[in-house]
Amino acid sequence: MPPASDASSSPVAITLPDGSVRQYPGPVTGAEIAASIGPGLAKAAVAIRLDGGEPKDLSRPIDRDTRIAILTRDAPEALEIIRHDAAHVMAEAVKELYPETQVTFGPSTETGFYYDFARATPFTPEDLARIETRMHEIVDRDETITRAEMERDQAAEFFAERGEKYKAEWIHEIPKGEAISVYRQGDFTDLCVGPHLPSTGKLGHAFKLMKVAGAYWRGDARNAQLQRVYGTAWATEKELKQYLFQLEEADKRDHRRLGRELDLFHQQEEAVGAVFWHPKGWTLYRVIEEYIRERLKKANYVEVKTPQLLDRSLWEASGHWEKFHQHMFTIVDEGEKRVLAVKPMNCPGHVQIFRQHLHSYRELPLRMAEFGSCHRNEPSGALHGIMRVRAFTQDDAHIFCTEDQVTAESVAFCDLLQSVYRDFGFKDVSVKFSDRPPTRAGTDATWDKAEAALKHAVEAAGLPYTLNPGEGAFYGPKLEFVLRDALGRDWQCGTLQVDFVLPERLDANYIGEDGQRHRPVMLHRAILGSMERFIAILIEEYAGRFPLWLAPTQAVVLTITDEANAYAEEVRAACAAAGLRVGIDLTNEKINYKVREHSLAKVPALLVVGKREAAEGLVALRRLGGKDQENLALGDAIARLKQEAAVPSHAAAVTN
RNA sequence: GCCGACGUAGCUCAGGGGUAGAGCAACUGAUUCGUAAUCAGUAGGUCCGCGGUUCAAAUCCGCGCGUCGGCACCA
Repeated sequence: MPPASDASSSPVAITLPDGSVRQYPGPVTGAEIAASIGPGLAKAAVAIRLDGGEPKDLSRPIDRDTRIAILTRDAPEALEIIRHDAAHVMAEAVKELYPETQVTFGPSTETGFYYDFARATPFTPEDLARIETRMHEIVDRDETITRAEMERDQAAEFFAERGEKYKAEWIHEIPKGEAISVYRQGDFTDLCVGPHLPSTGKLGHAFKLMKVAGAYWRGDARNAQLQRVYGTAWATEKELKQYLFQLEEADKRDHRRLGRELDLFHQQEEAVGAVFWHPKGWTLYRVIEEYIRERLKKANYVEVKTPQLLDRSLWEASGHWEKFHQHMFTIVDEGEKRVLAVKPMNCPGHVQIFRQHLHSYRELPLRMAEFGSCHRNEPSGALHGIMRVRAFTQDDAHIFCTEDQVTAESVAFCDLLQSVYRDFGFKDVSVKFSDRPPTRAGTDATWDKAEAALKHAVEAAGLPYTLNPGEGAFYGPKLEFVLRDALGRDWQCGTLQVDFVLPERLDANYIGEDGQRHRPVMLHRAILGSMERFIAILIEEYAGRFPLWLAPTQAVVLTITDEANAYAEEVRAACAAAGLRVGIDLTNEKINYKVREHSLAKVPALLVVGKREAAEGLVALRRLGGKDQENLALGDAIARLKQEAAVPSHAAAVTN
């Protein structure tokens, strides 16, 4: 239907993505353009893009010549709108069912949406089921969604009158001059920038409420706690099903489940936030530690070990006491009247070693590494399996260098880190650049210098990064290298921090070319971050099926009857002599049972021997997950496994 | 730390005011077997802890502790 043109309007020319141009007598909406192209498009349309900009509502009038694209349900951008609408439909359902509830914020997320509600009584799982049912009803009602703009005061009054004090408060935060828009669907009106679907029916039914959790108003723990209801939403039922299936699969890779099933480690109430490493887990740990040690050695690091307990005065000097003493474990030495802190990090200790000599600029950069065992009294709610613990070990190092060396050292570190991640099989790592936090040590001039140096370094390393404003350490800006777990949660592993502050506070010096004392710069850096966390991520990445070089047990020799026992022992001994981590299973069970047992234990290679193999000096090699086996001479089998089990850094040429 | 859910055998879970249950695992015995579960038997419990209600509590109530999911925190 062509729009009615009024006297003041002039014709509008709309260019479609295929280059064709359509003329309209006056202002026209996206919905009208879609309808004029065809009823199919009108039905599928969810939003419109003007001049390649952000998606807008289909109901917005367009009064000038422009290029447009009609976004349909299957467009990637449409999903975000669908999810955002799901949040609004949920809010409408909640307001209908529990009118005393106040609404606050409800954005889309990576897999769905949430909405934060203020309500005195908590939502129960039964409430969630009721809300979800009502949401489906609202979709079936197919309520028209309309956008309107309001004056600031008028909008504030509107929401205040309805008892929505959070919304009213927020309106005052919106920058002056910015339009204040509200969206209406049925009896529900929400303050929102949009865009939204034309009607609730367009949302469809591919959504599900997942969980309810606490969340603070405006993300600040000092504010009221709201109830956040999470949901997932998709364009199609099939995608929803697929997502729910993926969640189940991810749960099977959870490091806590696999840690128990594979007998790698355990945790218990008497040592909250700490790890009991079992023999297999500790084997994995040591393989990784040894690998890193080799890499660092080749990159010209030296390794040190510093004390677990250090006097409070040292932490005061470094500035950690002021900022973190509540999270430090302390010990009062009654006899000496001293307060000692269990080290939460290694840098002050490393500076003490540095200070024991007078260093020449010729000795820099000095790269000092430590597998530093640290304790931090993390808040109970932060603990998470072995990913977030109170007792952990960092693959830590501090590079003492001159200002001129910062870039080259940073680039070398970024290369080393990427090479290490590649060896472990991680391909996509995201990098965040965190700049000065609100509370910090050091002058603004120092921060300007440190941030510029780090930015220059990350760019020189050729790494794409996103900005993470205000999230730097108190003594310097940092790069964070982030890996993702099986459930899609991001965990910081590697880090690189430029620090001009601690050398000053802890009085580290070197003698320059000019014969004068100078402050070194400290680069704080870790690749794996926490050994515990990194191992957890590895477990999930591989779902417990480690590559041969990492597998705690690389092979097990299985006998078919006890007549092969002596030969099996010979095979085991030969494997062990070749440096393989090998076990043997002489139990009186059927071969089917043994294969199943060791397959479930995710042993990568099974060497089956019976009478035939014993007679001919063979083994039947069966690989984890394989359907069949291969008969090989014992020596060939060992040579093959040994080659595959080589630690990557030892096999490949290393440049760092 | 905050909000919510949960805590029963080594594991996965059922039971829900009146004698503590299953499968798998463990142990014992038999079976000598050719690539993802051989058969039979035995044993196994502070139902997270402490209080309370009750003739009677694993079960209901309160308080702790822990775990899980978020939020906040993360040198």
